[in-house]
Amino acid sequence: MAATLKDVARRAGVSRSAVSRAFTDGASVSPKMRKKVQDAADALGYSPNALASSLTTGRTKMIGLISNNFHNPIFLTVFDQFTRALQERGLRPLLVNLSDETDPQSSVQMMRAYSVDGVIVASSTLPTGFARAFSDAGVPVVHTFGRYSATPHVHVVGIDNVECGRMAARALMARGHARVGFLGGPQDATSTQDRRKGFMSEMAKHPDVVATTSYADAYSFEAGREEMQRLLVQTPAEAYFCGDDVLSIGALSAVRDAGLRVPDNIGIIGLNDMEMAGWANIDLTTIRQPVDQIIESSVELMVAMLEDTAREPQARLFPCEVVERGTLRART
Amino acid sequence: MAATLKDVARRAGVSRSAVSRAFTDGASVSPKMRKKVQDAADALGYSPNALASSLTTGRTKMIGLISNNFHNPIFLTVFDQFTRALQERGLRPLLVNLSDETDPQSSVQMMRAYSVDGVIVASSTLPTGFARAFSDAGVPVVHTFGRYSATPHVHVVGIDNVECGRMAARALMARGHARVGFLGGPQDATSTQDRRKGFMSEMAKHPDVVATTSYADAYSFEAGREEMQRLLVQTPAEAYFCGDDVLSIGALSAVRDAGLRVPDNIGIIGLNDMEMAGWANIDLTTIRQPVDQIIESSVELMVAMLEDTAREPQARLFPCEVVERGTLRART
DNA sequence: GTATTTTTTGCAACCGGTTGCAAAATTGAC
DNA sequence: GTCAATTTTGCAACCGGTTGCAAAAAATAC
Repeated sequence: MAATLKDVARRAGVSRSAVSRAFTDGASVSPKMRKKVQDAADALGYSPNALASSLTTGRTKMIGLISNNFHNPIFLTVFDQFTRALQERGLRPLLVNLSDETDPQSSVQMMRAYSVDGVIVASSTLPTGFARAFSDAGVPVVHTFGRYSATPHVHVVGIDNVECGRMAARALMARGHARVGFLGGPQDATSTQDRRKGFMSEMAKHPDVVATTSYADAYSFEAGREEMQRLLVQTPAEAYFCGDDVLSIGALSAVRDAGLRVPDNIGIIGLNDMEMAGWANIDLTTIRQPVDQIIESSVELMVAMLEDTAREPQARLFPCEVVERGTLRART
Repeated sequence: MAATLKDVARRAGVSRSAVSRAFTDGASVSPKMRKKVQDAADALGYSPNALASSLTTGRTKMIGLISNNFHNPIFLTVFDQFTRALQERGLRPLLVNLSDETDPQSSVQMMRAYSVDGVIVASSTLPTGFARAFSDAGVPVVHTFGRYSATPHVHVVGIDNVECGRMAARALMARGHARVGFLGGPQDATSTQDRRKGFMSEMAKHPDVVATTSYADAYSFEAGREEMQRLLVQTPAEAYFCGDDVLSIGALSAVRDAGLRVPDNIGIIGLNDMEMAGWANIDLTTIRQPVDQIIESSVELMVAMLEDTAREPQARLFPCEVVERGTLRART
């Protein structure tokens, strides 16, 4: 059906190599030849088959984009930015939804079957070993939103979750709260663990303040709402650091449903600063994560790896900042 | 680096065809042979190259998933469901973000370069010609959320936007409003046009009621907010049918910022019933679109086309229903 | 046991491209 | 114009698989 290189060669009366070269820039072709081939190709509506050429060149220009956070609205932004950044560089994202299974091996196998040039793992909840399985298999990998390590085994781009935990604690302490809580995401997520660690390490400086911990099942509205409901039947803290914005919004909803006022009765600080956090009916005080930079940097790193696979794994961390809105009371 | 079929053949001491067959189910291979090949493959960590085989089989099992609505939170659900539904059937989504350019030809060319087996266009804002460019190029295509037509040129799965417009108008009329407005999405989007058409056709039955029209630039929070702000400085209507939920939420935000109360001063009904619409702090009355069914049906249709390309284009429409929440006053 | 049918296997060509190498065509020097 | 240096072109092998066909092996019939 579709025209192939051979068809073009025949019509232009030249060899197949000539056609191939005419479509490769930098190749040795005379202008006349290029013109002749171009005309024949146009007449036939030919466009080269990227996958066939990948067989010999060893590059598909496809990048596996793997995630499991399809319920957190911030990930729409994440996908938007990733797809744009990749497309700008002539790369195509092959999307993998890991919601069900999270066995690295079958993902690795699938990515290899499709000969992707590299893989971007975009998740703050997967274990570090997940991304590592790709590098072990020789597939260039960047773990965006992954866990920081001084000696990383794969490239990691994201934020310092421990430091964010400390920032949140400091923000709450600046308000003079006497009882605070950490309401984290899934307990086994590295981001949850690190944020809690930072939070608690800062709280350790305030031995007079009670700091409790609880976890939501997922980074989702419903999970945040349910966990907060559970907390409200006991004696809740005065203010919470929620593991993430969407969790915060769920928690907010539970607090207001219970007839309590934010921030007077209960204060909340989130993390991410997703678009919605700024919406008037939400107005969430939160810690801003520079998603744009993180993604841009991830893709840059990926491109660099495609040229030079052997570079040492590095961790790129971006600074966060508190965005003051309406869910924490004024500083004392 | 990675083991190939030839390596496996050599190690197992059999022909390359034998290896190929061992990895193809339904092929003529003895159990002994299969075992022998399997062992060699395991030892070498071999997994077949899907793209190489696509050269001869003509199938890549990749499906182009094209969208341009990366700012509407409902699309996160859409991507989640599409990726899952495709993966369940052994298909892989190659994601295309059309935010920048919307020229069909370059997309068609790209999809052909990657030999996708089919393309799903998921957008309610693209012109009908967009999806058609793929079918003209011989690529199976399903236009999800596309415009209904009695004689469609491509497969369309979605809702009857005209009927939804009517439903919205009836909902507002049931409240006895005297001045109502249509606050649509982008003016050139087919969904906007159809929803307005239905809305106005129903309003024509109420010649005593004033019905105005205005448009937001995009299906986004900010666009809805800005347009509502513009409307508020003039004499606003008593209630609005907003083109979409996220637009509604933006409009809601503008209304409340202006010190007006919803639904007492201004009522709003949206369309989609995305997850957020049910969140306590939003509580949007809206028209529910059965996204799950639409997507499941789209993928089913795609799979059917892969088996039998020649089927007549059909339109599959799913019924919508009004979900009553807090942004429209009680019926009179 | 042999003859016949059925199943399994390997050969070789092919899918749609790329690329090293040598031959052919250009270019430039004189 | 001739001859050497340079550029352009085509040949043929290869990338990693699949598949029609015929030969080999196994199963079945007698």
